[in-house]
Formats: sequence, structure tokens, C-alpha cells
Amino acid sequence: MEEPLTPKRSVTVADVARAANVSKATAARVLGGYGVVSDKVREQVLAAAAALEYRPNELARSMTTGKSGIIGVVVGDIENAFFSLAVRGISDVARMAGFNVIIANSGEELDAEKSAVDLLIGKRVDGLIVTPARCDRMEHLQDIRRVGVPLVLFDRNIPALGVDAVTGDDLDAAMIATRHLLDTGHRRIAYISAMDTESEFLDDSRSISNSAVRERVEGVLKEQADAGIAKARYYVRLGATDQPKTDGVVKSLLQDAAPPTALIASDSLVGLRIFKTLQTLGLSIPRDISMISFLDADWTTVTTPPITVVDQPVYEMGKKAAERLISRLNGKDLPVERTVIKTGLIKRGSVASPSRSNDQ
Amino acid sequence: MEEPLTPKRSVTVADVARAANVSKATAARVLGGYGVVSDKVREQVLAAAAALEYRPNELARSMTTGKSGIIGVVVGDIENAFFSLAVRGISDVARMAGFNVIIANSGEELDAEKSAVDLLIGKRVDGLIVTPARCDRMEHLQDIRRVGVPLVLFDRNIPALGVDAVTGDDLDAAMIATRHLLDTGHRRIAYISAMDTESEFLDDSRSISNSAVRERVEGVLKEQADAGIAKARYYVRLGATDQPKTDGVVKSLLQDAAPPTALIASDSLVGLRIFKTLQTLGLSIPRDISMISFLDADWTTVTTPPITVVDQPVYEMGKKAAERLISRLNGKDLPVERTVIKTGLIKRGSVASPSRSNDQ
DNA sequence: AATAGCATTGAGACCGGTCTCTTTTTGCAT
DNA sequence: ATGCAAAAAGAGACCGGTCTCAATGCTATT
Repeated sequence: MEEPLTPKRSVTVADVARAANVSKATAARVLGGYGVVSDKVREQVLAAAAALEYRPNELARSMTTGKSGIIGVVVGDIENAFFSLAVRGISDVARMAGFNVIIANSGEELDAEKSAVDLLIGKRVDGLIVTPARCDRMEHLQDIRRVGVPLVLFDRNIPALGVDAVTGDDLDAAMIATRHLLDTGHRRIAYISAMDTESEFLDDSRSISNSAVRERVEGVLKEQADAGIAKARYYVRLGATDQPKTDGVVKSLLQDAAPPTALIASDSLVGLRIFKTLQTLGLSIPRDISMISFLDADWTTVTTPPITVVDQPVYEMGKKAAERLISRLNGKDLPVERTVIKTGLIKRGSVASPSRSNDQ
Repeated sequence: MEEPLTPKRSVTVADVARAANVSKATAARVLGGYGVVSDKVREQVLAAAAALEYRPNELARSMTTGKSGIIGVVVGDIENAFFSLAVRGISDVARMAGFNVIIANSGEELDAEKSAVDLLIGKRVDGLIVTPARCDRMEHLQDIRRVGVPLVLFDRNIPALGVDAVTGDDLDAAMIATRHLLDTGHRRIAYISAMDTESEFLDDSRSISNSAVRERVEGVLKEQADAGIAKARYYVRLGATDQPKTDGVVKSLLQDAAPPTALIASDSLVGLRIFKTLQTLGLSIPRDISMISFLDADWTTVTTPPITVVDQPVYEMGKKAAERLISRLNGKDLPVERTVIKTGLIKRGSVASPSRSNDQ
């Protein structure tokens, strides 16, 4: 009569053992797939398990083994195609190796990142892949190592930490993009980033706490310095975090007495926003202004014109990071390795020589 | 001398208790935040915990409480903006309620979905949100209920299961889109879906196992039937799973003696692919052909022309699903509820009256 | 001063697995 | 038959928390 609609207690090894008339240890051996058991007994246990619909409790298993089979990933923003693609790379590799992935968003904020890390460590993840929001604050990351959880940094490196890191070659990528614009005849090149700061302007590139952002800015500046361009730093603008802000940044640049003739977007989200801004302003690309975006996002090929982009093999970067972490999880102690993934430039239609009128 | 570089054993309540000179139970009370403890003792324990850098083992905690604080989510493909946006909605709500989210991809395959569900139940997730790949196979989903884990279906419903479901109003959405095209003068409207089947053609819409896909197809057909259009079903094509296949589907449609004058894409990925195909073919939208895509993806606003879309409030759908699940997790037994989220049409520039030449 | 009564703290079982160690069976050689 | 090593099965501790229940201490009441 009191058929339990929701069987409150789940079936355990002990239950199966009882049903199969063997000891808990024996049942555990066949159910857990370890130790030696005779074929006859194995059959019995398996039959009993099937009849009872036994499902192993991974939690209990993890508790005793100390391994959870979970890899924790902390990224800035999964919405961003960059991260979601990277996460897929990580997940694919992880799944193949029998690991699961828990993803946590930091929103690029240090506190959120800290608590995400705490949380994941609490869940006893076997390893961690983190995109550090800032490269100058690393106490919580040192904690990770102290606890003994392998860590791989992603997209941004903190050399002082002494852990594996997988990053793009941001300096080089920025230089290539800049050089392309210089070669095309541009002399006033703006670099627009979504980095959140007090000022829209850049004082000193060394003060940028995010290594990826810093390297790109330095790449842009270095290439221009080599070309003998003076006011390069003036054209580096930060804070394009949403559409209105991006509109503001772009407009302020274009209203300048000497407006830039080319724009470089620090990521595909910024790129999309800039494109929309320019569209709103009724500017034609590349006639009125040229642009290059980081990341070969899908929208960049369907615009008119299609956008020239810095191609980052993000999926591969994610894979690489996961592979590194997993080999460290299995293997003993590998030397710390910094993997830098080369990036390329895909030339499409958004770059042209600056028009005379602009190139006063 | 033998300073352990990697402290193999983590600090436990027992360690803290010992350091604080109190019983394990007392230390556990303050560390676990339950029961009553005097302020004095609390201080001691907290101090000891801090000194030892105690970190609770959530696994052990989950084991005894039976709650893992994790919500499992099984989606078709996180790459798809539809799912990634939904997942963010789910995650946001979950985080606010103190839950974590584990995401599993099914790739829209039943077997993968089954094992994902098994895996998540093994991890003892507190609840599950699943996007069932097929609505005609539900043994594994019944298992979930039998185990006593609350389940919410997302995007697709299986009424026979008798569980909560949050879906879009796909029938209505398809009808609205179709009506818009009819109103604009189109009489040959193609619906292109990424659904993977043997045949590119549709025999009987009732044979479609995915309820969302089915409803959309039925919406398209119904609206045309009401308008007295005869060969509507002929223009429903499936299998646009990647760019080459999409190219094929579109080309075969356009090479028909009576080619469609308008295309409806079943999701934003298919939409993007169709757009690229049309671009490759040198067709001008909406002059040569009109199109509507499902989902207001970001790329749809930067194309020339911008794409008219069926706007699905996916983020809200995700939120709603998570809210439902969580209230079921907390509350007692609510009645089964099917939430249908209204969708709208955002008219942009990709629909126009069919040109005379096409409308022979 | 004795004792009821409440606030704290302590002891120890328990969750559901894994795993070591011990005991019992089995198989085969002598 | 008998011995003995190897194989199979059983007992029970353990992982790191939670939680029940008992014990202790202190204040308040009469």
C-alpha cells in the first residue's frame, strides 16, 4: 500500500550484496571493477544490481579515492565566444580522458574569481584551469598550489606563479595587425579594449594588470614606435564594455582633430560593438575607416565587408590547456611549461588605404 | 627538512578541533555553521581554522547531507547560441540560489544523453534540466524520476512524462513568421531545419521526434494550409547540419522548377549558414529571396540587410527553468507545470515582396 | 543549599563507497 | 590422502563531514 513514490534511500553496495548473498566487500569489488572475483559471483552480483537498479554514488567514491574526476574552469565570461570556444576545447579533451568540467564565471572580477576558486577546491576538483582577471594578484592562486591541486593558467600568464600557462602570442598578434595597417598606409591607429578602468585613456602600458591585454597594447605601440609613429599611445582606449560605452569611445576618437583612420578591436565582442557604432554613424568600411578585430568570430564573415581578423586558434588553446592539465594529473612532475600559440591574420575586406580626406 | 611541498592530507575538522582544544563535534558546529556554540569557543575554532588554512570538503559534506548543491544541465550543443544563452540564464539563477551547474552536451544524440544523465545522477546532482533529443524515448528520463531527482524539461516537452517543462511557443512562433511572409506576398515558403534524418524531405510532421522542431514545422504548415497553399510540405527540408549540407539543401531548393521565394531557418546556426550560402550564390536579400531566422543572434543585426528574426527570450527561458527546478528543490510538491514562453517577430530588412520574376 | 532547567560541549554512529588484512576455498602436486 | 600455495570471499577500518543523544556546567528558583 505504501509504495514509496520517491524511494528516499538509494540502493547501495550493501543492498546489492545482501540481495546477491555475498559480502559487501565482494559486491563492491564487482561493482567498483577492482580486485578479483569469480565469474559465478560476478554474475550474481551484477544480476542483483540490475534488479535493484543500483547506481553508484560517485560522491562516496570520490571521498575515499580522493579524486572527483572533475576539472574546474574559471573564465572571464562564457558569453564571450572566445571563452565558450576555449571551454569546448577543454571539455572535449576532458571528456575523452574521463573527466567532467565545472565552469565558473568570474566576470573578470578578482573577488568573484577568488570565491570561484574556493568553491571549486571545496568540490575537490582534480585540477583547475583559470583565466586570471589580474596578473598582479595571485594569493588565491598560490593557495591552489599549496593545496596541491594542479593549475594551468589560460590566456594570461603570471610568470611569478611558476605554473603551466597556455596563451596566445598576443604581442606578436598585435604587431602583425598593426603592421598590416601600417603597410596599408595608416598612420593613426586606434586600439580599443573592453578592459574596465577608471580612465578611458592609457597612462602606462605596464600598469595593465591583464597580461594578454598588456601584450596586445605593447604590440600595437611597439610596432608603431618602430615605424616612427609618435602619438600611438594616445589612440589606445579602454572601457568599451558595452554598446553605449563603445559608442562613446568611438565617437570621442572620431571627433578628435586628428581622428584615427583604423580601429583595432581587442576581442570579437568589442569588434561587433564597434561595427555597430560605425554602422550607426553611417560610416563605410573600409572607405571611411578601416578595422581589424581579434578572433575569427562567425559574424565577421557575414558583414559587408567581411572583417579582417587576428585569428586565434582558441579551440586548440583550450585543448592544449586541458591536455597539459591532464598529463600533469596522470604523470608525475613535469617541468613548468609555458605554451604560446601562434596567431595569424586573416585578411578580408575591412582594411584599405586611408582616404585622402582623412589622411590630412 | 622534509617540508612537504604538496601537503598530501588536507586539513580536516578533526585537525582544527585538535588545534583549538575542542571536540570534533564542536569544531564541526562552528565550521559547518550549524548548532549552537559559545562565542569564546567559536573564536578559538575560527582562529585555529584560519591558522591551519582549513577548507571544507564539500564532497564529504554532500555525502552526509545528501545534497550536492549541483544542478545538472544536459543540452544539445553549447556551441549553439541558443543553448549557451539558456545556460547563462540557468547559471545566473542557480548561482543566486547557491547552486552550481554542471553542463553536459548530448550532441542531440540519445545515447550520449543517456550516459550524461547517468553520470550526473552518479554525481548526485540535486536536480536536472534536460533538453531531450527525442521526445519518443524517455526510459532514462523516467529513471531520473524514479531515483527521486527533480527534473525540468527545456525547450522540448514530453507530456507523457508528467514533469515540468519550459518551452517556447514554437507553433505560434512558426505561424507568426509564416504569416508575415504570406502577408508580404510569398506563396512558396521553405523551412530549413538542422534536424538530422535519413531523408532531406519530410514525410509526416507527426513523425518528428523533437517536439520543438515538430511544432515549428506544424506551425509553418498550418499557417499555409489556412492560406490555402498546397505544396507547403514539399518545401520543408531537413538535414542542414553543416555548411556543405546546408549549401546542398538550399541549392536543391533553388534549382527547383518552382523555387521558394522565402526561407525560414530553424535556428541561428542554420540561419547563418543559409546566409552564407546565399551570399556565395550571389543572391541578394531580400531582392532575390527573403529570409527569416529563428533566434535574435548577434550576427543578424550586422548583416546587409539585417535579418528579420523570430525573437525567443532564451535567457528568460533558462531562468524560468532554473527557477522552477529550484522552487521544486526547496518547496514540497508543486503541481506539474508547463511554461510556454511567448515569442515575437522582429522585423528587419530581410523580407520583401517576392520579385515578379520569381513569382511566376 | 538542593535541584530543576537551559546552554554548551563531547562521544560516536552514519553516509556509501574503497581498500587492507584475515579467513576460507579451491586446485594441484606429492 | 595430505600439504600447501594461490584464489576468492569476508570483516571492518577509513575518508571528512553531519547529526543525534548523552554528559557537563551554570544560572535561577524556592
